Amino acid sequence: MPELPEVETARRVIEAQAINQTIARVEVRNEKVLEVSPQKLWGNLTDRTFEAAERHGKYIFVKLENGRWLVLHLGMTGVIENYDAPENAPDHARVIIHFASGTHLAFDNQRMFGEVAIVDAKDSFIQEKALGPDAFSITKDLFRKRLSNRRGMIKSMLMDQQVLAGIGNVYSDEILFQVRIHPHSKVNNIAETEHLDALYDQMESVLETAVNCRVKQKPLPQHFFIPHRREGANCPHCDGKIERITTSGRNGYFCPSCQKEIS
DNA sequence: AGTACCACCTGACGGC
DNA sequence: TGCCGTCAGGTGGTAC
Repeated sequence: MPELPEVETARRVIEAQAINQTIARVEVRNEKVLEVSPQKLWGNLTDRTFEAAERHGKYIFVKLENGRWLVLHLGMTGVIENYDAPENAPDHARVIIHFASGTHLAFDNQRMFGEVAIVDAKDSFIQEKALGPDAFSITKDLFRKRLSNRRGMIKSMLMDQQVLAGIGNVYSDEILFQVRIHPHSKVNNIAETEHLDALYDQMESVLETAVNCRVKQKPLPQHFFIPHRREGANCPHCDGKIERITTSGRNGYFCPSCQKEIS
């Protein structure tokens, strides 16, 4: 489920396990995830170390000694795994970084919608993709500005990486449930009201809680929507039935008795 | 500008 | 047990 909390978890795995370790070899098991030639990947990594791991939205940027960046995107099914014994490589490891110390870092990606690239500058990459500010570090003022002069449905906007980066289908459902807003509510009916403050507060609260749970590998809290996120399940707040709803062709879920459309 | 839909690719799952 | 349709959390492009 790689949205901001899961990507942040992956970033911390890299930070804890891979920084300052000498890279002995980079193994490419499937080139489909590469947005860079294998030769360029090898040339930039082999015999060098990673200096830092950063994140913007759903992208991870690993800083290289030469000032360039290794860019990782997990796609729909990506996960970063650190392991010691070579036979413990995950099933869908597409790229594996073998460190001189004997540990390994796998870019596992079943459906291969993920992406591995090398870029010269992190900022220009973010600019080219036109990514909005990171959802976990955006200020309330900037959030308000990003929402102003927008029409459309609030769920679509939360998922739009060019408005703010990091939230996808699942966490947009969670945030809108926690703030008790119907996913099809119009942004302009929220932007100039007290709902905006509540939306921002819930967004930050949901993301912080989810990051903590994911990092510690603990289950999400009882009041969270995600564990109940399927048609006909019981709402964790009112015990009503959760319904499915389509937004721009994506299937989302909500509680019709808790989440009323704002008009 | 906003929305719907398709494509990318692999695998899991439920129904028959 | 096996076949088949459906669905899946990502982004990007198209057409309306």
